[in-house]
Amino acid sequence: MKINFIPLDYDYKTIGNKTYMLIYGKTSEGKTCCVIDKAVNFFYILNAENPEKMIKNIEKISQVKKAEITEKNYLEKPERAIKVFCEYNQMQEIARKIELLDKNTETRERDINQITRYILEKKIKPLVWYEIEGNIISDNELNGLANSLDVDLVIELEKIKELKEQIDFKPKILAFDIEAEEFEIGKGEILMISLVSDNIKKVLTWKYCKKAEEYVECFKNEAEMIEKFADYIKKINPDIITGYYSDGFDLPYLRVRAEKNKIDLKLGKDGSRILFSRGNLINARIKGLVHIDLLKFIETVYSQYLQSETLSLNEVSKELLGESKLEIDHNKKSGERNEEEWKDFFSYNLQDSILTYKLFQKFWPDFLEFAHIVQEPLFQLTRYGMSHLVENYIIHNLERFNEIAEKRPIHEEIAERREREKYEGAFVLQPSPGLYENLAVFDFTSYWPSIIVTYNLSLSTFLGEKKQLDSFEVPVAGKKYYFSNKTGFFSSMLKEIIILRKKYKEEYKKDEDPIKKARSNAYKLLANASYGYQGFFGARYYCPEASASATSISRDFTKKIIETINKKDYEVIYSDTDSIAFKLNKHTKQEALNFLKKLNSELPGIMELELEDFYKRGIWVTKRTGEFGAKKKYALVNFQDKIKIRGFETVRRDWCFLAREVQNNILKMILNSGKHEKALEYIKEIIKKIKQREIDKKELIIRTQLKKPLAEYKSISPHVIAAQKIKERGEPIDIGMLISYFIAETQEKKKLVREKVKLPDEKGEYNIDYYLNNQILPAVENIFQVFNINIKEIVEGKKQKKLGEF
DNA sequence: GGATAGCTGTTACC
DNA sequence: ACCGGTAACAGCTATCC
Repeated sequence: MKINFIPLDYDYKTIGNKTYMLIYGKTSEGKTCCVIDKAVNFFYILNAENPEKMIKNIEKISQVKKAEITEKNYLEKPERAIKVFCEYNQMQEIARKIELLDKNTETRERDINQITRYILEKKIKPLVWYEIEGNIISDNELNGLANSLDVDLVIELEKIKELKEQIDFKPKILAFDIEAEEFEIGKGEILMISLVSDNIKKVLTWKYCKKAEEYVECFKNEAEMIEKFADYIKKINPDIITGYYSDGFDLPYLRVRAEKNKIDLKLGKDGSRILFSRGNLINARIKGLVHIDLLKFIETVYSQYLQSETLSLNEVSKELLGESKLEIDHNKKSGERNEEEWKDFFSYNLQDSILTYKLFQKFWPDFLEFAHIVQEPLFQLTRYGMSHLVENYIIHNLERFNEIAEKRPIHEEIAERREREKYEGAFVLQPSPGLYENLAVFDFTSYWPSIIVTYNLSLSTFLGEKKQLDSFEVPVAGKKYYFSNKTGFFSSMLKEIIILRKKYKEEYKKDEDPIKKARSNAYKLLANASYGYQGFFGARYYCPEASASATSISRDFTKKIIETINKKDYEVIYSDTDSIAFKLNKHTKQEALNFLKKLNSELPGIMELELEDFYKRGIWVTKRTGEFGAKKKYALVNFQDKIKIRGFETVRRDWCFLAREVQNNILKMILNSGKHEKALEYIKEIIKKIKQREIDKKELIIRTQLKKPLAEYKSISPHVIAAQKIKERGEPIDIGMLISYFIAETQEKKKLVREKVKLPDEKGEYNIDYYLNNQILPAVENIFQVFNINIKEIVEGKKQKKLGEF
């Protein structure tokens, strides 16, 4: 039979002694389908002294299916490699035996997992439509496999062809969220579970059942509720199940409670349980049903574009959907809630799933495009960090270069790499503090990728520290690194990525299709991460020499451009890595643009400078100590009156809201008018209010993230004390939490700030001295210093003046 | 016991 | 541990006299 099929999830099983792939997906008629195919697996042997002879010995090893010589490249060099075919589960043992045959040989690609290998070889890529021909598998074939799978159709693959006309695919989504009595995994009962899918909104519960809303379904106990939850999943039969931090909370919690209630929670389409990975970062996999935890993907791919100060469901929803979580009192135990409060609790629980569902829809184009570009299945893809995304992109594109993949570093290598000294990074120009008018900012487009491409910087093109034929040198830290003139695959791929990014960005400009935006964005992220990837200890294509060369070249370029700009009677004020801010002086904007063109005509390769914007005004301040200008701190206003603030306390979440707000207002006043008088009146007013205790405590809460376990802190800072206090109350403390506190007045004179820490709901008055001298004044004094105004003297100084008068 | 250099820790910029 | 280095800054800690 012939069907149109789109793969969603990949699995493999050993039946008899053969490995079979199980590709779960959908047909164009909306049926769930599992395509069965024999798996492919092999690895390579390099450096064999006599490959022909060695093949004979390899073929004697039991379980080796076939060994052949292939002409491949390994790190650009031609190799006569031996390709050894075997079952995936035999591979490590066979590879070890082969290594014993000849100690000079090395194995490669035995660290490519079965799913990736299959996608590479059979080209059945995730989320791409195929026309598939094959036979329906009968119940008595393959150990009754077909019978054990909970899908509409099980087909053994015979022929496959990518559909020329791809069909729009909208997966069926089920979002869910649980509420439990206790925060600690499995400690308390699960009180309710909400589910949201197309036309379905449900809250399942058992603890409180009086007069609930229509969407609430009540059961006699926790066990029945959990069972019904599993039933609903089966009945709704979604393609994807999604939650927010469901890897780390909802599913682990469900597992423990199911075990406690002696329920076998078999949600996998092959009848398997939820599979939890071991290790630090737990993930929860359900075979045949793609589980996506939105939080993980947002962290790696989206957080850099978000303004939100935390990645909580509430803040992310507010920013991306314009909707919030509902509010309830989390401190109450079940028994303490009245009817109204239970109702609120149910709608709170439902709202979480609604938000998760909507966020999923928002991110769907990104999932889809990353899957197409990186060619890895959704489950894996959504959990990858940036390095994995880059690396998998590379692996799935090596074939065009006939390259054998480099191996993943082993434990010792990683340890060694992590100990390497840092290489010198980018150049940052120390600004002269001041208020400047009429500025322009130029920056290099995709600076790191364009340097890597233009100068061919990568592991396979790195030739060492000695001059060689057809090479060029890069000076790094008193040494010279040589790279090949012949373009390597890393640079080639990166160049393609940059070109594709440009293409889809322009297409998106013409037609604002979210898919095009997602595609352009995926390429952009891959390009930007490729520089960091080469310096990352876990990378297959780790090459700190390439990274160090890239930064060395970057410093040269930036400094040279600065020099050229200054020579033309412009005046460079500031520069950080790839951007240069300068005064136009007597030049017009058009002249600056012409100048930009000229600069570009002299740049090599794909390197390019562009106008970031023209600015009406900009302010740079001194460092807190010393009279030098502070780097990475400035504020600009463009000719559309849009303000851009970088580095100032305004944008730092570990300062109290008042300090941030006041500084923000002052920067705005100064940038908009070019004068300080209004700002000075304003700050005097604020200071007066603080002294008269007219400030709401809410404005004075300081929030700092807890980045490691409490016990590991060598230095006990205020937020550690605050966290201890929370712990003493019996409330949960978790790494990554934002700890809120304020600094209070104390009875006795206490020296350390931490001795004055109080939690937001603790009784106590705010410490006037602290908020004045450690929050508000530090946030504004450097700004006034630009106008030669010493704000501290003005605040305290009136007394001094009076003293002086006598 | 106070001053302070240096360290730890967080958060930003690019 | 899960892409890199540069930088500002607070507040603690060790060390000095």
